[in-house]
Amino acid sequence: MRKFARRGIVLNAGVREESLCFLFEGRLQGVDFTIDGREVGLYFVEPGDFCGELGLFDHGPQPEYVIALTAAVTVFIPMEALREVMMKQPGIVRVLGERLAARLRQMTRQRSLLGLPNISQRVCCQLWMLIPEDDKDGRSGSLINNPPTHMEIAIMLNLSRETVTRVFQNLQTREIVKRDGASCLLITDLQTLRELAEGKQEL
Amino acid sequence: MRKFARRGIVLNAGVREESLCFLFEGRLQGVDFTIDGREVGLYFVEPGDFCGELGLFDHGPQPEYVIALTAAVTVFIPMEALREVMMKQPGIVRVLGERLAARLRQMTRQRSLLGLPNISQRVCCQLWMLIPEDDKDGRSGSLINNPPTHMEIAIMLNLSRETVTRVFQNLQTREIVKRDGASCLLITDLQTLRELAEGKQEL
DNA sequence: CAATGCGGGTGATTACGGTCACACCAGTTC
DNA sequence: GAACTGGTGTGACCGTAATCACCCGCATTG
Repeated sequence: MRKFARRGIVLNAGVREESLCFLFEGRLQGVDFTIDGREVGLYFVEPGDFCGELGLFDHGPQPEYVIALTAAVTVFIPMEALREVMMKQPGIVRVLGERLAARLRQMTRQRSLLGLPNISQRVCCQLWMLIPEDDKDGRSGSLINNPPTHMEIAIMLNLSRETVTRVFQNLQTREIVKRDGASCLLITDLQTLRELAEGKQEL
Repeated sequence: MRKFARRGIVLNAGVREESLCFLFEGRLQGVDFTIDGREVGLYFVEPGDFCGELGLFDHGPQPEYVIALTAAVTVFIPMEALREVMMKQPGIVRVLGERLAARLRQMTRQRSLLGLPNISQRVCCQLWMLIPEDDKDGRSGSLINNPPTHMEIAIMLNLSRETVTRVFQNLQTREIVKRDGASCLLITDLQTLRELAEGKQEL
């Protein structure tokens, strides 16, 4: 078990991380850097997910950094042990395979997001993906705890921090979202957010 | 075994493709569509690769279309049979897992590309990735057969077709690449292309 | 307490790539 | 040979998001 402070480096890029990281609490972000040093956001990791599992399959190095966006509680599982269990227990292989497949689907969706020409829609989609599944069809609002900063969202969407801020300003004045202190984001109008994300409404 | 003409749909998005597609000849492209109907290019498939393997792991639907960019020769392998073999032969699982991992790495690299603020660099990187590994360190040029069209490159890079054309024009006048008929692209100056891709040189 | 740093908010300016509108050319197809 | 079609080449124009330069407020730190 390992705890991380905000900004802590959970997994290092380039090295062969010999363990898999299971997230209990908090939020992580997979990030890469372009040749010229820009940060690129790849995916978010939510509690219950794990990351760093790539090496399990191909023995290669961890391709990207994983950073703690909030204080985080993780469990590290040594790969060697896991590989042995994988041999014996086909169920484990299945779960890990599914996980890998899920990540691929997630990255595909994220990539499609970047194709959207309308910037507000992009932000709304990303916001929508941050909402817990259970809340999505609910009538009442949803609460996102310790939401990513504007910057962290920006790098996910190939936008500048300022642009994300402006979209959020917009969403706030239209009372679709609401800040509740520093570490809480309240989605008050799920319905409208969804329609913005789907492009049925313009911001 | 199945053959496809240029533009043929190899795999359909949304449906549960119950087979895996192994590519012998030609080039395929994974494409998705944004909510507003724009094409988004996800990856290229080169001979020797396969695609459509996601369902093997999670029984989910194929997330994206796969299109034949050139006339293509493929072999379809029914998943059911493959799953059975997987159970018995752990070697097969390993190979498929590695394949999945490789695709994830590929998509990560591709995503990083999109972070590049310099458009020419983006195109050059993409071009560089199209060059066969064996040619990359060679002194002599490299030949890309049936290269993707400008449009097909554009959707990979979130650019417009015109922008890609302009970059290519630039590369041609600087004699870094050369068209050889309609279906051949000759990379004459590998060294410079590499430096452009790495950002060590401006176009 | 001051000092510092980080995250958010905002205006002015501007470069740059998208869009549109063409023209051109080489294959096909009839 | 005419008529199409798909891919490429190019100019003009324009909108928009990046950039830069600030501000504020809050939490943390010594």
